[in-house]
Amino acid sequence: MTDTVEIPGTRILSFIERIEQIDEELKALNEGKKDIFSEAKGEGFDVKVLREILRLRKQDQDERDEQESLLDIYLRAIQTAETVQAKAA
Amino acid sequence: MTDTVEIPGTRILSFIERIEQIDEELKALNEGKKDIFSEAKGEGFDVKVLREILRLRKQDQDERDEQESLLDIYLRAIQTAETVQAKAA
Amino acid sequence: MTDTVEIPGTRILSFIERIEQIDEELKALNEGKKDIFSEAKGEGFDVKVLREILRLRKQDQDERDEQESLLDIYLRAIQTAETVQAKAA
Amino acid sequence: MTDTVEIPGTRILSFIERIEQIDEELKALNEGKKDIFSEAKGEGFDVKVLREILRLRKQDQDERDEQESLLDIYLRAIQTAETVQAKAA
DNA sequence: AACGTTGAAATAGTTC
DNA sequence: GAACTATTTCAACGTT
Repeated sequence: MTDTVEIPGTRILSFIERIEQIDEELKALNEGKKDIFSEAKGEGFDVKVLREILRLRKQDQDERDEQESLLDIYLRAIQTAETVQAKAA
Repeated sequence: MTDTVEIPGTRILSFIERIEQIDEELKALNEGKKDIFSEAKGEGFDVKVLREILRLRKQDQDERDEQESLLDIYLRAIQTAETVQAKAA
Repeated sequence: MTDTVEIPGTRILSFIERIEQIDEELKALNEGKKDIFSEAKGEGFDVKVLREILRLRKQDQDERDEQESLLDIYLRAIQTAETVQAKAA
Repeated sequence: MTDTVEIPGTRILSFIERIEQIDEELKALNEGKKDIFSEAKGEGFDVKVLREILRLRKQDQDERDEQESLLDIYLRAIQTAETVQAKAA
């Protein structure tokens, strides 16, 4: 009789706990990242530069999907604009 | 071939240069701040204490602003109430 | 000419790749979360409410952690007091 | 008599107010920046990409001073490492 | 699907 | 040069 009330509760709890499980794993991974950066820093590497490299490589990756990034388009556009300005000067 | 040639480079460049202009002014102002602190330090004042004073005065100001926004909320609430009453009448 | 050739590229690359590996796992987990929410939604549950529950449980957990750290502080304080007493004796 | 007490107070206040004046100008400039980004966004430009361009141009500027950035050095190092790995494969 | 809002991550600046 | 603070940036979320 009361199944229609009870069961959803366990179902909800199941979703909640699955999410919480994932959140814990996310947290652990993020701490792992921190540790790696700390380790690199401890060996004298510049963490900010490492982050920059990661960003660049990620961009390259994204571009392979989209053929051409917005950044490229914008850069080419202002390149053209600057050239025009230079000639006019 | 592509639409990308349509991107108005001069417009982008204009935004970029306006921001860079502001950034330079920000930089100049921040150097001005440093100079003032140096000057104060040179006259024997404790820079850390000066910063604390600034922080406190800023807090006071923020609280005053906060109060005002609360006031706004109340005033608006009254305004709404009056409008409702007017319609009901 | 420059010292730059000395930079251990393989070491840098190792750090970079370890981070990228973690980033991929993070991405996968986040997609997993989305899937779970979608699944819940598909069964008629209100995702917004689920998020709220997660938020509340996280708050409770944080408060419990907070309490524990307070406990740590007290315990350490007692520890210190005992050490001082021991030396005085 | 009390000059040695009084005068520093006005002197301190002078420093405080000069700083606060600058802080206001900083705030105004920062709001100006926000407005420009909003304006650009309103015209359909991607603010994040604009930020990226600003970052790149700033980097270029910095590099002109330092001849070669750490980023370049690291990139060359991992380039070498990757080449070695590729050959070994 | 654009918008502002929020909360977390990163950066810069300051202090010790 | 390491930790802490404050500001800035970024991504996710809900809203319209």
